[in-house]
Amino acid sequence: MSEKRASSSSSYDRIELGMELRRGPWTLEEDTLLIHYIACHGEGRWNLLARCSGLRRTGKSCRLRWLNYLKPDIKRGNISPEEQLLIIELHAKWGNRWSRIAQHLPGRTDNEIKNYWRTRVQKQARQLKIDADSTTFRDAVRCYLMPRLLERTGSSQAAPSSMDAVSISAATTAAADQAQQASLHDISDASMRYYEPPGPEIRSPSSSPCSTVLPRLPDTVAEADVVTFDPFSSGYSMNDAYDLDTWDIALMSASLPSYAVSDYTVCNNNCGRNTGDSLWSMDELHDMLKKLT
DNA sequence: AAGTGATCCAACCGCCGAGAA
DNA sequence: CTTCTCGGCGGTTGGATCACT
Repeated sequence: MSEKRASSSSSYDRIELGMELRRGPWTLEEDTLLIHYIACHGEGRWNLLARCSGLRRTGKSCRLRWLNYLKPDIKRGNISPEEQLLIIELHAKWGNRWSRIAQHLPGRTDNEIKNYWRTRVQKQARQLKIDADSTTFRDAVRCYLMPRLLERTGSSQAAPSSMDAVSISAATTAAADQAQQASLHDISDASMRYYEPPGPEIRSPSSSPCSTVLPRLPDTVAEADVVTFDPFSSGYSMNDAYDLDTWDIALMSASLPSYAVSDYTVCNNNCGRNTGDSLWSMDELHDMLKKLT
């Protein structure tokens, strides 16, 4: 990674003892040092870790780097539609409690969810000239988003012609993801055979419509004739009838058929930059808002 | 090819609460 | 009770990258 933030200010801060503290982007050596230390001593006691590991970083910085980037079980790639739905619903319930929301999305960090909300969801709301936290926006999402998801997940099953591409896409990205996950686990292995940093070098470009790795259903589910999914009568209730405290992405994934992100990008025609995982088109959502108001 | 604006996201900052001294 | 340290959280920043002209 390039020296991003370090270039805007000094890479070093002087502290009282005269020891220089590094700031800015982490280097390969620092990542290696941190991973190796945690592999040997475990997480936690971050200030002690910072002092004893040889890293010239604050404990906070070490913690952040580990939790948001280096931790092996971190899921990378675009936010899946199920995750988007969960984020929207949980945000409606809890507001900006990112860490709490992140607890319901395994592998996702609070930072990532926060970034997603600010860059994607708020952008959509901004373009609609409504507040993302408003009930109007939530109603639009509830009335529009869920049926759309149903429609598209249903169509991916009902359209064999598109399934080949779907399967190939999913298989390809899944393989890439597995390779990436493997490298993440390798670097956290105490043996430290080699180190390959996670990052843009081995990530699919975020702009790629095929960069999201989508969950695959168990064969028994995928082979079912009909997958029923009613957001208003099943566990997906958008009302508070369903206890969100026990609601997590695993439940959603188990109820949904597999699908391809490419199915969604076709509707994402109003964004200057195709992020590949937007769930709604602005025109359609705008129409829905008109009906609601 | 070059310029420009939009977008993404890693990293930093400040605040707060819990627990120890 | 007060002070200090630490970990955690949410908000913000700014360089890199991308899309468009």
